[in-house]
This record gives sequence, structure tokens and C-alpha cells, in this order.
Amino acid sequence: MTVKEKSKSRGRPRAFDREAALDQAQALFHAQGYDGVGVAALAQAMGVNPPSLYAAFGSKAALFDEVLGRYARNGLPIDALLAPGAPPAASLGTLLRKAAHIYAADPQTAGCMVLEGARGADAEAACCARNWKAASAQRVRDFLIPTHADKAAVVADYMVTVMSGLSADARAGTPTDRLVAVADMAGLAIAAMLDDG
Amino acid sequence: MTVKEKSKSRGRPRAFDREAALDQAQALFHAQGYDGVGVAALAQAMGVNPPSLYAAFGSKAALFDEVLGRYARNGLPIDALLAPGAPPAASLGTLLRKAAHIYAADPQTAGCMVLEGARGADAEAACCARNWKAASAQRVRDFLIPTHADKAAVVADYMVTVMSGLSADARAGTPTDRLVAVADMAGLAIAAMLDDG
DNA sequence: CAATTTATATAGCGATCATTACAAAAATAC
DNA sequence: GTATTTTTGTAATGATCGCTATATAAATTG
Repeated sequence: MTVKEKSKSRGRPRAFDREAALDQAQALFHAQGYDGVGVAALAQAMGVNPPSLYAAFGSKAALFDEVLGRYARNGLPIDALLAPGAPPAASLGTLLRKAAHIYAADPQTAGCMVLEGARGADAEAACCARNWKAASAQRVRDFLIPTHADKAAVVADYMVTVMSGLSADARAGTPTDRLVAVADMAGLAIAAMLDDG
Repeated sequence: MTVKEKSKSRGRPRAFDREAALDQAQALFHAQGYDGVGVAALAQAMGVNPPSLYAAFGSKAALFDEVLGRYARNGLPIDALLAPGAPPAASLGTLLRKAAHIYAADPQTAGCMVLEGARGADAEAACCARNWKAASAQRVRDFLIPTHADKAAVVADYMVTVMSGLSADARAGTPTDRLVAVADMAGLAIAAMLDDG
């Protein structure tokens, strides 16, 4: 039952599915946070011994970074919602509302893994997470530049700030309806800034 | 130079100033977070050996809880800003703006210790911090009930959410002016909710 | 076949974690 | 004075941290 995707490498083949192992790592990181989960727990959940984990992923931080990449790719559909030409205020409001729903949907995956990772005690992991966080803020800025160039920076900062707060609330156990109500209220500032102002 | 405040207790007198030690602990917890600082570092900063720390404060988590109490008492002047009869939207906007200033004022004390502590990996410490967080939310609700009873809950949630996001940004190094700009934009939603709506 | 390469499992590395025996020291109580 | 109580410093507890040295197993290469 060994898998050999692409090139038939020389040595002994890997005995575990790399993607499936990443899934397990992602679930654990999301549920308990980078600081809350140890390498031993990760290896066990991935069905692998620590040496294989290090051989395949390099380090705990590198594994986390790879997990964050998958998460950012398959998480919130930012690019779909913020397509060029979409109505700015409404689209950003929808993004906040969708984030609230996703953050509170499952207690095992509460909040945003990127935004939570950016606050952890581990400097290396926080640095990785903040890079992904900055990339998301940049996407919001790019979306706004054509229509509201002068306000793109503030509004993008505001979006990240609110989503970070929503993520914290979701991890504290705030239920979906309260989170969505906050997201909708946060949308009022966007409308006031982009439509009225 | 030994201090004996109230009752002359029986045994050997304490050799350190309890309040000064708490100051040092607060500085360290604020700078590095509950998970980021160990008991050994705490004891050294407080000028005390670990056994004395445990004799005086009980445990790392209990020390953190006591520090949080001091912090909540001497931190943001919530009660002063949210006095009964104060203009609701303007007062809450001022609170956000003041929070932004304080959060970003000193890199050694960036963000809010309560809101950051509420996201830590340690369950006991996070529980303590969330109690203080809930108490602050309750003060906002009480402030709003007389004038906007129907919206007090959402607005209080929104305030805590935004402040939590501001705290995260401050810890990530966002400068004061950008944080204040976000706080002011967040104030637009409060005005829209309380004045217009 | 032997040689090489890679992944595996066992076991343990030194460091740090929060916490605590233990005994000497310093105060009051009798 | 002696007894009692509390704090002190030294040193170490077991647990867990991220990580790895080592040897064996399983594949390709010649």
C-alpha cells in the first residue's frame, strides 16, 4: 500500500500519505494552536514517528508554515469575493459575514488559524502567520485601489482588525449568531467610509 | 529595610516588597505574554526565588490573575469614559481611540494584557483573562442599557471585538497612527448604529 | 549479487517547564 | 532562654519541550 506519486526516488519509499498527514497536522494546529500542540502529539496524530516528521517537513515551524499555506489556499474565498469590479462595500461586508460563519461553525476549528498563529508566543511561527496575514491585507488593498485609492489602506487595516477580533471571539466560544451580528455591525463602518464618506 | 504593613505576623518577615514584585511580574507578562514567560524568569525579575514566589502568590496562574486585577484596575479608564449620562456614541468612540493610543504607546507593553491573555494556550490563564474580558463587556452593556437597551448587547460585543483586533495589531507592531485610524473608522459603525439607526 | 540511498523505529539528547523537599534563617510567643 | 511559625536559598523533582544519533529495513542502481 505504498504510494509513489511522481518520480520513482531511489531509497526506501515513504510509508505514509504526505497530504493525509498534513490534514491531521492542520486539524491539530487549528484545534489547539501552535503553542498548544507538541511534536509528539503531532507525530502521533499523523501516524508517524518524530524522525519521519522531521525528514518530511524539516521542523515544527516549517510544518506549521506548510499547513498555513494549505489553510490560506482552501479557507476563506477572498479572491472570489473580492473580484475586480465587485461592489466594494457590499463585498467586504459579505466577507466579514462569511468569516463570522466559518470561524464559529466548528468548535474544533474555531477562528482563523493565520490570525491566531500571528499572536502566538513562538516567534518563528508568529512570523510565518504574519506574512500570510499581511498577504490577505494586501489583497484587500488591491481590491480597493481602483475605486477608493485614498481609503484602501485604512479599510484594509480595519478588515484585518475586525477579523482578528472575530477570530478571538470564536475561539472563546461566542456562538455564530452573535458573531454574525458583530460582523454586520462592522459592515456599517465600511459602508459609511466607502459609500457615504 | 523590611516591610511589615498590617499585622505583625509571627514568623520570619517577607524580604521583598509584594507590590514592587507584582509590578515586575506585570511588566514581564505584558511584554511576553503568559505562555511566553516562565516561572524562572518571573522569579528573577521579581528579585525572588521560586519558593518565595509560590509562597506569596500560590502558582503562576494565580500570580497572573492577581496581575490582571491590577492591570484592569489601573489600565483603561473605562468607568470614567463611560459614566452615566455621557453621550453614548462619542464616548465609545473616544474609548476606542484611547485604547489604540495606549496599545501602541510602548512596544514593551503593546496591546491589552487581558485580551491577549484570553487567547493563550494555557487553559487556566485564558479562563481568568476571559472573566475580566466579560466584565469589561458587561460595563459597556450597562452603560448602553438606559439609552439603547435593544442594541446594548451587539454594540458591547462589537467593542470587545474591535479592541481585541486592535490589541493584536499593536502586538504585531502596527504604529499608533494606523491603529488610531482604524479605531476612528470603527467609530463610524457605532455612530451609525446608535445615532442613525 | 553488492553498493547506494532513503525512510523507518527505538531510544534518548539537553533544555526548559511548573513546582516543591529540605534545611537554615529570622521573626514572635512563652 | 526554648518553642513555634514563617520566609529564605539551594537544589532537585518528574514531565514535557523540540529535536536527533543510531541502526535497521526497503527500495533503486550497477
